[in-house]
Amino acid sequence: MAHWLMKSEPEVFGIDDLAAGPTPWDGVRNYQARNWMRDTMRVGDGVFFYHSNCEAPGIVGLAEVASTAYPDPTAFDPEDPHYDPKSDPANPRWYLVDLSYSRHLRRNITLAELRQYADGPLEGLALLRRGNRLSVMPVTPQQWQFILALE
DNA sequence: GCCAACGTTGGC
DNA sequence: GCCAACGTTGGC
Repeated sequence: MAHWLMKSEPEVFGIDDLAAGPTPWDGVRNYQARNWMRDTMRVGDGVFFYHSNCEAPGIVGLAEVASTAYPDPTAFDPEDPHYDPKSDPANPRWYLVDLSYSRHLRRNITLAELRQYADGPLEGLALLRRGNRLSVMPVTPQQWQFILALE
């Protein structure tokens, strides 16, 4: 079972929105993020749900991968802000998985706090790399356990 | 709101 | 295939 961290802007789609029901994680337009969703994610994988671009960025909840990958329908919809005319339904460029809510963390484990361990237990965590912009990234089992224990 | 870092695009 | 220009991300 693999583990992941996925970012979302709380003003667009936050943990409370996720709690309302399983959600197609559409709109990802980054190849590396896509590859992980399409090629590596499996149903039941654990996900840290991270709030970005907000007052206190950090991990606020847990989610689960709820489907294998399938083509992102928003790429085919000219009315959608994530429309990509280069994604051909016969050969889709963008994929997504469904995410389901597991629970809120009892507190926000902030980016600032995680950074304290950047040279220790969380060394190599993509989130902590300078200039990181990935919205979907892997978390090792050791990192997963360590972060959960901070709660 | 600022701006550094990054990925993508497109001219050549 | 290079690389400058551009748009986006996301912390602060």
